[in-house]
Amino acid sequence: MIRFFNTFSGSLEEFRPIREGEVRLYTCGPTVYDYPHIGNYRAYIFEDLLKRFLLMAGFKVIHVMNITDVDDKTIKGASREGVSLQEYTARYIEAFFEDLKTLRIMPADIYPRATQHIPDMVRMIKGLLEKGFAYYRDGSVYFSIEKFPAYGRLAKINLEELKAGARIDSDEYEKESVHDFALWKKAREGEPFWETELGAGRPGWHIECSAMSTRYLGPSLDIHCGGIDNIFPHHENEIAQSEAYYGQKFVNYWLHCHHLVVDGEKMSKSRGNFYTLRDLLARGLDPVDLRFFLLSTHYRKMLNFTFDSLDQARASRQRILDFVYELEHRTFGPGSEPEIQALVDRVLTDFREGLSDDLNISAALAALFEFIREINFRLSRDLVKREDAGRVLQAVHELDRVLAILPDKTEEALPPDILEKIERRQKARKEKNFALADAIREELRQRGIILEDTREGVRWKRIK
RNA sequence: GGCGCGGUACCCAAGCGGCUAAGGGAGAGGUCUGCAAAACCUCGAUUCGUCGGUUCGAGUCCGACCCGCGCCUCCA
Repeated sequence: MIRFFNTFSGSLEEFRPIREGEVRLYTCGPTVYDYPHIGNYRAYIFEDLLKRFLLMAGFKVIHVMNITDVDDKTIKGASREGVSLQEYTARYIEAFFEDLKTLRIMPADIYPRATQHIPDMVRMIKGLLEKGFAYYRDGSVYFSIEKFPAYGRLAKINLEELKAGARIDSDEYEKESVHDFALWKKAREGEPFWETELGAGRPGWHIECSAMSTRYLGPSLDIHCGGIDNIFPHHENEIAQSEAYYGQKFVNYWLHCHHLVVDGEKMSKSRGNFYTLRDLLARGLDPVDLRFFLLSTHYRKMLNFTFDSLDQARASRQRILDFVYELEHRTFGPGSEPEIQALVDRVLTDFREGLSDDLNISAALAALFEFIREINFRLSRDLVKREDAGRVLQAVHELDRVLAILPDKTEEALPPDILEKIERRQKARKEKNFALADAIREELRQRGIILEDTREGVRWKRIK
């Protein structure tokens, strides 16, 4: 049984998709006004884990992730640089896709862009006006939350309290109630706008997601994800718009990922603890280590990023990599041991069961590490045979469909002159010319290559 | 003020009513080795922020308190 914590109900629920064997997944994507920071990627990696797990569990997954390419920030950015909105956002969209690849995040099936779905938004806004959920004010259209009594259920906020805590709103737009939100913003001097039946203007942020999610996934989705900060008001507003328009349940399972903080504090540029993926890559960090770090803490728990904790994650991942390396490079005697098959079966089961329990990655990884220890113990006593080794490797690769942390097959080879030096050193060692051997080892170390003499021969590693 | 999260070994982190409190990192000891490095093995909490309570039995439920953090405004 698969269970997820549903923000809407505030409890763990058994997961059952609307259509058997198929999951319609919507995840809030980036607003492309800047390079995403590592906190953004925590959310995307959580969603990647979710998706890969669903795929492993045998579901077909239809995944839509929006790209917000028009909003206050993108408009401001473009105008600051004196370039078109499109020109401005194109650079960040490209960077975003590059980063996804770098972090081995599986691509979504569709990446709808707000600017390419204006008609869908207009259609919804018109419908909301007709049904009385929205009103015009000074050329803009607002959603009236009073007309939607269920407003606040996701975020567990009640309207009375909202009103009581309301302060003078600094929004330049006029509206009936401070908490009503804009569906359509009237065109303003110097800002991009679309000529539509609603008048000249541009969409509000929330309607973008409602229009694009339902456009591709239908009025009811199985899972909708985002960071916890999206719960209110963004997701609350999405529910209001979508359910008011379609008259049916918008989302069955709301999954929200907690924040990443840096050195125990919220990331911010002013605090100087703000990192983009590119910042970290520039420091020589292996992006897959970052992936593993972001992956290895439960998604509903606040994650504290420090360079020390990243280093711990790197070491932890290395244990898995060393294990695979050993299995791939050692020579085994023929045959198999029944015990190994039992261990293989167990790790596969326990790993999946761990993830089935609201993506309990700690439990899943514990199963993997326990497996590694059991097999290593047997390796150290030559109790693993050729067929066993194959099965063990296959199992680890199966789990890596979800983790995606094993090295690429196309690991870059060493240049010939270095290979030649390694050989020369081996020869020197055989001849007990250790002075030469050590000199070569030191020389290669200077060049960033570490040599290790193992029972099975020389192993080399690059140092970052 | 309102809503919410967390406090488990030196660090990270599962467990959320009942077997010896997972797992990883660091550390210590050992195996291997020309040396080194790496790898591997073994060992590390009579105890779960504090104080009360419920229970045959509590990190696990209830209450109070103490710390740390987040959201309530754009935000993953």
